[in-house]
Amino acid sequence: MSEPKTDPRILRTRKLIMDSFIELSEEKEFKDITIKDITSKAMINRATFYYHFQDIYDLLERALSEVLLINLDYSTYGESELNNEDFVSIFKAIADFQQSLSHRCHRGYEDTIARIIREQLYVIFFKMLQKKHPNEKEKTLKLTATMLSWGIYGASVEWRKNNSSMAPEEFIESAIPFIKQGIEL
Amino acid sequence: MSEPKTDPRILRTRKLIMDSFIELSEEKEFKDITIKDITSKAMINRATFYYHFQDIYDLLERALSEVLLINLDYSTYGESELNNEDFVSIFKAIADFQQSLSHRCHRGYEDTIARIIREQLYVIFFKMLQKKHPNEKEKTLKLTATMLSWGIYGASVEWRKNNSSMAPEEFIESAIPFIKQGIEL
DNA sequence: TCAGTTGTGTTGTATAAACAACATATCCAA
DNA sequence: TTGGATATGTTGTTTATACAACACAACTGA
Repeated sequence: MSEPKTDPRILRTRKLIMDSFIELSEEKEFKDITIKDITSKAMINRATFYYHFQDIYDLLERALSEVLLINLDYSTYGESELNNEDFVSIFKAIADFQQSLSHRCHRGYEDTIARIIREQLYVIFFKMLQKKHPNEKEKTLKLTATMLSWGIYGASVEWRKNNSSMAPEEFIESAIPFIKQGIEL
Repeated sequence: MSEPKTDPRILRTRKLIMDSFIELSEEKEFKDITIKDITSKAMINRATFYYHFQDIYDLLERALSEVLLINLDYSTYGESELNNEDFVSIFKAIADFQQSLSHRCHRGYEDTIARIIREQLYVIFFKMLQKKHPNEKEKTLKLTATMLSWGIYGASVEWRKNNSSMAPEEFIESAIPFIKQGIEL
């Protein structure tokens, strides 16, 4: 028990920053977004940004994990089903997020963003696998999570290449049987 | 010169409060809105509300004047035209505001709200009249502003009685010639 | 009628956020 | 190449906000 209870000001400020960042991402591409842009929109001081985030990549990372968690059904996440709906919603979240991040090509940042996305996916998959297969060796679960994170990310790259001629849900649907085969271990 | 520059936190907090109040007004009627409702939605402490506003009526008052000023074309307001468009936009703002405030009848608060609305209208009309007729006696301008505020408010009551079967713009249009005759002094 | 609940308004103290000033890095055009 | 402009981080001090606790008013239903 005994949660420390975070100060509401902290929650509010982080929310303001994240929301502003998401909105800005829909307006222009990642590399053109400055800290000042974000803090102006959020109506907070630039120095306060650094009180909460190390840099803009830290923000990206946390915004992404936020988006992923929100899109996942919390109860399902807790219950560790890792079923079809989970894959679809994770993929959809990633696809949407990338869509909003990159309105145009942006060389030189893709790698960083890609890494961050994969890391977040990895964390989520690993947790879910741990609950689904509690007796499996950690090494195996980690490897599976790694492969899943790369696989899902790759699928989103592929989807983006076809320029969303298909809904993300529809796109990933066909791949799910193969994924599920893989994770039965 | 020399503006004191208000602390951004103050501006931000007031905005959060006002926005939350406006949103809540669209969900339920005025008498059912508590300070806690507002501050929860705004993610601020209840005590902070009292740092900025005396009570909920003070908030109502300032939210209203905010709404009115935003709906008025700033440049026009500065230039003191007091023309047809001004009347239409003021009436529309009042009508919309009342619409959002009172989703159902709420006895016992109507008088207070009505008074607040008229007071705000009075202030705006008086300022505009002063600029349009700088040489006129103050007493005359005040009386005119009073009559205009009551008149416009009365029109909004009448409009609401017909339950918005007509757009506010259309409704007030027909009355404008008579109003304008009155203010030529 | 009265007790329980809910809302209002206030106060002293702890803390997050604003600010200004600074150093450093990056970029770009002259 | 240089210098001006713009962006990133950092720090010490001031100030707005959170919090907890309180008194009190208004309502409710038993």
